[in-house]
Amino acid sequence: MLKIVFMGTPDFAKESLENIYNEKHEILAVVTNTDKPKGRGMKMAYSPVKEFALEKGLKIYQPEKIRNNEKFINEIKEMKPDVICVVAYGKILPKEILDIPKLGCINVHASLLPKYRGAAPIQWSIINGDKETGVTTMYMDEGMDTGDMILKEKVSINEDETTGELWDRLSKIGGKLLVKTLEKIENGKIIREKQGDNFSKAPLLNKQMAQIKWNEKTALEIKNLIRGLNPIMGAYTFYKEKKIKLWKVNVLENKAEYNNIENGTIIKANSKEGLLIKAIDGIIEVLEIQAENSKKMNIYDFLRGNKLDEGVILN
RNA sequence: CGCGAGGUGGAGCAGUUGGCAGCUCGUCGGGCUCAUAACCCGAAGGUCGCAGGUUCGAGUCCUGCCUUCGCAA
Repeated sequence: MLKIVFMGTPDFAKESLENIYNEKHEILAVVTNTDKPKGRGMKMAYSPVKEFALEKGLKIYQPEKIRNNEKFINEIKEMKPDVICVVAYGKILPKEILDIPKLGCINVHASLLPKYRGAAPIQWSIINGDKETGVTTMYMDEGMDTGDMILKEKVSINEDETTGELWDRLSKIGGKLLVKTLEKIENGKIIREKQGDNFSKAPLLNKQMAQIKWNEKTALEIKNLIRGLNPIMGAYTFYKEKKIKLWKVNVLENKAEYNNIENGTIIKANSKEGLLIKAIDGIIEVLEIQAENSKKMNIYDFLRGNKLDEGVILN
């Protein structure tokens, strides 16, 4: 049994916390990001990690800032944790905290390091059309996901999988991998592996990249973008000045008759054939769509009430 | 009181300056076809979110309430 301080915020982290909680480790404290106004009406919402901690009666800390926060740092010190587990916490830990636990700070990261260091590894693995990804546990150091690696687990990404689906799978795997990692730490059987210099980064996504560029991306790249941004923001395009989001699409082979049509043109739009859009090297068949101020709908429902003119070019 | 959109047959929507409640689809019955997410004919199905008000007349205008959703974090 290890004495653990857990730091994390979203559901991805909650899964890890739940796993170690069930392993009977002693959870000295749970640190999670501050409550933020959320949703319609901007009501304060608790993070999934906080919800879990409340339910289990664990001690909760939500410091505004942790750097130079002596009071907080001292409290952690006094707990004398064996390890600190950090999973998607949302803040960068200063060296002062990294040095506290005698067995080190452990992080769970949703990629096969050193690939995709940074905030959005899952999203990028799908946007880039990778066939596999995974979860890595590591010792933390002061860099961004640069510490020595401990355990890895690979998973394959299937063709139509969305970020949301992969996110769920990886959070479960992350939880189990963290448990295994802690076992090894407890038994002193850790093998550290350096990451090396051959790394890549997975920076935060921004709004700009969510717009579909019909003239720059291949049909497959567009599909990957759409599933990579599902359900985070949704990839969008404009139909007559109105924003529409595409949530799910298929790629169909191009037909010679469409060769001279501009990319982004609506080829078909009716409730029998669905919605087909010309892309550089193929045809995008839209399966799930969302109009402004409306919710997601399957394309056939959508087209019954919303007319899209064929020949209009999306941009 | 963060910003914004809506609640109309089973689904998705339209309804113009108030004047018989419609469209696309589905459902049911019938027909046509080698065949179909095809086509043709016919039918059922709505107290237009709730309550009040204005009016000869309200889905439409006014007031209050309930409720669903989108953005943003």
